[in-house]
Amino acid sequence: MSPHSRPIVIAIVEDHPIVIEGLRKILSRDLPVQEIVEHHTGAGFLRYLASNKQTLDVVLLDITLPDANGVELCAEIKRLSPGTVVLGFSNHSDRSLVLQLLSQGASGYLLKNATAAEIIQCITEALQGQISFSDQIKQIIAKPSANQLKPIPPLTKREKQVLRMIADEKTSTEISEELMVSPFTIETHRRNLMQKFGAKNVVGLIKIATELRLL
Amino acid sequence: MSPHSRPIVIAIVEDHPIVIEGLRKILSRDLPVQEIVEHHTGAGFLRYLASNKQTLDVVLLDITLPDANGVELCAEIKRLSPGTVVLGFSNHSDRSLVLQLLSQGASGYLLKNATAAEIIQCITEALQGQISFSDQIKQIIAKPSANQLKPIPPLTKREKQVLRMIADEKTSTEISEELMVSPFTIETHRRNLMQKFGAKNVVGLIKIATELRLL
DNA sequence: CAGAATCTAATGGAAAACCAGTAGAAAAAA
DNA sequence: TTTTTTCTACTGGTTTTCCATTAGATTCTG
Repeated sequence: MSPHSRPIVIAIVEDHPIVIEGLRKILSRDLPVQEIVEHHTGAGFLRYLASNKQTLDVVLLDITLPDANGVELCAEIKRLSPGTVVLGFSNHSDRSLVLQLLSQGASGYLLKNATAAEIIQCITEALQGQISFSDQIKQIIAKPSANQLKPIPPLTKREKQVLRMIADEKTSTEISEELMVSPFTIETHRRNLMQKFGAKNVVGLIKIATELRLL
Repeated sequence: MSPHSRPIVIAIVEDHPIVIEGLRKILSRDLPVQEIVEHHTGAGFLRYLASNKQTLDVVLLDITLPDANGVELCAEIKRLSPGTVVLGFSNHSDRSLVLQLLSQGASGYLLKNATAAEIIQCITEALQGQISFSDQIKQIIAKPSANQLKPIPPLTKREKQVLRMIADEKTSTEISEELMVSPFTIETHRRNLMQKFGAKNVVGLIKIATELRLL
């Protein structure tokens, strides 16, 4: 498993041609690579992986592919080929996303703005069995800054429904009529929502819900 | 001005090392380049431009730099060096953003997922004096989907300031105290803002402002 | 089935937002 | 220097949101 024991095989799963070119250059220059495989879709890569489990050492996995969810794809890769090292690779510096990916068996995470040195180091460390991150990600993991620490509060079905209607600029009365319940009920939902989100008023509610992509 | 009259000088203003590597490779392979300059910050590039207006043919400008607003940077570039062709280059496929950039003198716009061929074609066409886009952007420009058509209402300085404070969950009274004016004044600003945005209440205000990236 | 979670509803009151209009002072643009 | 825009401020409202708390009914789950 040592990175110098034999030339390594790397897969790039990524749909940005420029990024692929850049990675190819850096990897072939600074690592003892035997082969660099590239795939532009999750589905295509999984097909490839099925018949190449034995030989593939590392995957650089863009977690925002057009055809697949990165986290699920990672899980699938590790299920098919537990020996392959998966490194997340994306623009999103989302703490929870990184942790989700790790929980699915990834060995690390690189931001796309990482330097060549960071990428090489990350791959090398991951091949040695370590968990490894690019510098910015290290900071985000270590020091969870305010806006990244907030866990997604668990909302009930009704609350999600009401939240969406609030976001549609409806008043509590309008919502209550549409849902055929008392306006008091909606007021209660509204307050519970704000409490769960830690918002001071609707403005905070909408902002946070937007951030968490709940709308 | 013909692209084949002489080797061209290209600047890449971009902070992702991998993307820079990829671009360098593609550009030097497929275009008659004399020189590829790279800058990682808007400020640094402007300093370079000041003493190299004459020679610089094209700028590939990442509009999401850490230190600068892409649209304003574009305007500044065209002011300093009207002869330099500016091409926007980013992940954002925002119709209004593209149009804003064009209105500031840009000659085109490329998405980062563009192929090598698209990039080369775009640069070539732009050098010939045309406006040019990568394929996905062409579609977005041509077929403005509902949510991308709304024009940015012109806000006054004070209105922007108040809008930001509303988005910070502050009440009119709090804002009025902070700005040392009457709460009535803030109420008026608030109403004018909603009117300009065509919003029914603050919720709409915040949603639209978020969409338009005014926060 | 029993306990937990969710949805429902209410009281009663305070604060904030929203509405329509008016209008003077200050600053910016023509 | 006019003209226009922006910022300011007010009257006198109505509507809506926000707060604290309680509690029955229903639905889900161990």
